[in-house]
Parts: sequence; structure tokens; C-alpha cells
Amino acid sequence: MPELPEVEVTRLSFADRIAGGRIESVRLGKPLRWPLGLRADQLVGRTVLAVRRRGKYLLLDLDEGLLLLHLGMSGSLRFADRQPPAGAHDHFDLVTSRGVLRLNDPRRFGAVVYAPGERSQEALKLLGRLGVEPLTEDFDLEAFHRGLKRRNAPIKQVLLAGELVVGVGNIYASEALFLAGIRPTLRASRISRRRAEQLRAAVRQVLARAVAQGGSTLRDFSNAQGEAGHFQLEAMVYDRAGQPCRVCASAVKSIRQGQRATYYCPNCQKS
DNA sequence: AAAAGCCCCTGGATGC
DNA sequence: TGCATCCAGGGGCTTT
Repeated sequence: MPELPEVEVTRLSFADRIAGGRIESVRLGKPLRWPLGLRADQLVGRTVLAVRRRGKYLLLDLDEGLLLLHLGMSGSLRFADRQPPAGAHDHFDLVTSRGVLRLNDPRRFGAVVYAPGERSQEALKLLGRLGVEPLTEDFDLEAFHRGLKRRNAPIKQVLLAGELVVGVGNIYASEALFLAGIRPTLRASRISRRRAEQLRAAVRQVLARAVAQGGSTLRDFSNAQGEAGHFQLEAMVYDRAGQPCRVCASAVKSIRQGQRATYYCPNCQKS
């Protein structure tokens, strides 16, 4: 589900509301991808200072340590005044004096991990190899192009890997490549500087637009207030196999790359 | 070092 | 209606 836009939209929907909240209790459901990393009751009494995002991770800064949250494929957060009975897929509740943050994640690919500090082993293990943030000045064209030249894998998979630039998942990889007019199977090393520039701009444009639209709601994503996103309505190629390209009316094609579906227009993305 | 495959897990859609 | 199969916004880990 959640790529950078969905994670950022989620963050924006509860960061201000939870900030300053004192942790009153923690409820754990079924195991997530990794163990929490400390006893849940050790969080009680700490304060949530702020919520940041790094790639597809949310970082809850506490007055001591931080919580790293990942939504995996099917996770979503809700922030509410009260704590209703937990449903079958509610696997983490953070009850604070400002409200209750609840993670719902049917597939349980998500995670909530405690780290004593941002530079700790625990944090670096998850965040240490992430590429640059696409929506900041850090997304430097020259460095991006140099990185692409070093990879022979198809560009779609290089984007998904998140080692050069973070936050681009399966929806937005196809969308960005469409906007840039680049075929997803093209080897990254063969992308010219000019096309790298177009791709960089396309990644930024599509992610920013998706944030503005509240993210994409394919089946069950909603922000921490329960509101769905709308970007999926303006997707150019994602999940549109066989349908006419919105630019040239050619049939959108679907292929598989690394066990994931990729969508592109064979006419608008000739190479 | 980089690339390719394999899993983790549940549920919805589709087909017989 | 029942059951099998395939597929899904991710990504760490192991093997080539």
C-alpha cells in the first residue's frame, strides 16, 4: 500500500495532534515483521515530541529514543481520541494523553521498532542504506545520474530498490517512468544525463502531486483520520492494463519485473 | 558489488 | 456454494 505519498499524508494527518502526548500504555497484537525491541511498558511515561518521515518509515521522536514505524504492504494508522476494542488486524496501539495511535495491518509486513537513538545500531539497520529524499535538495541530479550509470538492472527495479532515491514504490515507479517517457525495462546505466534529469523531475512531480491528492487508495489505505486518497483516479498507467493511454490512446501494457507488475505505454515510452 | 529469487502474511477476485 | 489459484502500495535476506 504505502509509498512515500501515503506515508507522508499519514504523517501530516496526525503529527501535530500527537506531539506532546505522554505515553500512557501500549497494546501489542499479533507479531509484526520485527519485535518491538524493548518491553512495551518501558515506553510508558515517555513523551512523543514529533513525527518525522524517512523514506517509507515514520519516526516518532520520544523524549528518550524513538519509534520507527513501517506500514509494509497493508498497514495504515489511525489517530483517535479514544481506544475502541481492537479488531483482528489491529496490532499496535500507542495510547497517549493526546489520543490513541493504532496500526492496522492485515498482512503484518509492517513494523514498529524501538531505537535508543537515530544513530543506534537498531535505527541504522533499518535506515542506514536508504537513498536520498526525493522531495528535498538532497536529490541531486549529478549524483542520481552517476548512480544510474553504475547499475545495469532495469530502471524500474533501480527505482524500487530505494538505494539511490527513496519512497518510490510500485505505483509511482510506473507513473514516474511514464511521465519521463522512459521504458521500465531500460537498463539504468543507459540513461542519458538529459533523461536522468527528466526522470528526476518526474519522480518529484508525481510524488508531490500524490501527496497533494491524499495518496492513492487502491483498496484500504486511509490517513490517520480515516480519509481516503484520490491519486489513483489520475494514474496514467498503473493498474490500467489494456486500457487506452490517456495521452496517445495506445493500449497500456503490463509486464512483470522482479515478481511485481509494471505498467507502461508502448508508444509513449519507446525506450 | 550488484542482481535475481524467495519469503514473510491475509484477504479479495477470479475460475472451475 | 465450495475450493484452488493468483495477485496485492514492501523489502530484508540468501544465493548467484
